Amino acid sequence: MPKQVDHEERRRHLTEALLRIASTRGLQAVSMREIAAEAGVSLRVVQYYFTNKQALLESGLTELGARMDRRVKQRATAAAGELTPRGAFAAVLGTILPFDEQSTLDSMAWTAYYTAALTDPALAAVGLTLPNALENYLTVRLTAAQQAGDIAPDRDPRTEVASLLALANGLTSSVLSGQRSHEAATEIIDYRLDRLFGPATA
Amino acid sequence: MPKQVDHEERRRHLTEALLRIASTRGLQAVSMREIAAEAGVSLRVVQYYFTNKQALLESGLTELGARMDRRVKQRATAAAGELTPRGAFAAVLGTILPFDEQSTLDSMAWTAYYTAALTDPALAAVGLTLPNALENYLTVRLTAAQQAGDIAPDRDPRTEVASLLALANGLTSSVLSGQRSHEAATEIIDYRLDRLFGPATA
DNA sequence: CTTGATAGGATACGACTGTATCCATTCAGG
DNA sequence: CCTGAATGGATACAGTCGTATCCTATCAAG
Repeated sequence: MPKQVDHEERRRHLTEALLRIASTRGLQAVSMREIAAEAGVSLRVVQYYFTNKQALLESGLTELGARMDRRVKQRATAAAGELTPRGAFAAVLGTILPFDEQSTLDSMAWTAYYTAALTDPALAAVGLTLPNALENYLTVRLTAAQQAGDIAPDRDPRTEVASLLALANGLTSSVLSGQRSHEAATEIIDYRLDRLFGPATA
Repeated sequence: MPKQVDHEERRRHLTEALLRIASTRGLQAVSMREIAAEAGVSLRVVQYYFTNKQALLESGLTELGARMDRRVKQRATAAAGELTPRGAFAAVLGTILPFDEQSTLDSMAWTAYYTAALTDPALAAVGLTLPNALENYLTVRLTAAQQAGDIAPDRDPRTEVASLLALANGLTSSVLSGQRSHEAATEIIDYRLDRLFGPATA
């Protein structure tokens, strides 16, 4: 056999090129040829490693989800040792918001995919996995916190979580469109968490 | 002069066809020829009444904003006579959520436009007018309510409004993607309004 | 009745799309 | 050394895109 190339690594390289285009120029600017140019390879190579444009697009969405997942875990463990319930929420919600250049780009791409998924069932299936997983995780977490007495007993954990996640998504949109700064969005999240858990503990 | 046609009415007809396509098949499915087919006219007619595809797209966004505006005012006056501050918020936020077939379609189109605006400054300029107007209106309203003693003095009106609007947007996304029902979203809004204004008055 | 602006059908243009094919190069296994 | 699978460059194909052009009706004004 010839050259022997790492297919996995090749595909990741192309997927990253795809996401770079999607996040800066939108998903409608993504074409096979554009990806090839962005990745510095020929059109044939893109075709060689992905059977379809559809496969390429799904790979992009999967990668985006993986990045988000990685970031959440990184933030969670960076807050060394055991987290307070509030700390866990601040970490997860803070990770959803665009907080640096890379996460801003990823959020843009995520938004593009989200919109595309509304009229493309194949993408919807891939794209809803992560949001649902997050909602479930946080609900379990908040229910436990309530039993431990960290939040008032009259709160409904599932509703609170749904509310906080929807808020984070809405804030992300407004940050991306320049309506609000990252700091302003973070303050709003903190403000909400204060009213759920009580003021942050030192 | 010949046939003498109502240009305004012609343009609205085409704009509505555009929005029908955008809301069911996405903005990327919108082409001059598709609009012509949807409106039941020839390609030439579409070109005749709009100089550009860009002009057509901007017209669609403007129409979408006008519809939303109409709906808010309709809801507000439907709640006959003077509204309680909470009633005004419930009306505006309830109008943002997709609550019937038409508003669901419009929300889909709105989402598509929002995403497109992230990589198209011309659309961004048109698209941010309404959200900003809403935020300002509600902030004025809530500040007055606070001075009247309707909400606790330690609340920050601007933050509360931003928070509620972001929440409504986030909930809209989750309703459109089928993660949540309209009823569930409405409950979440009510839940938040309860915690801001106190339980709904009979 | 003639004229000329208004309105629109038909068609063409060049650019770009995803996909397919043809062909050359590379190099591990026999 | 040689053979054949792995890799990828070059090019072609049939569509679709936005836009432009050509040409023909229509009908109010003179």
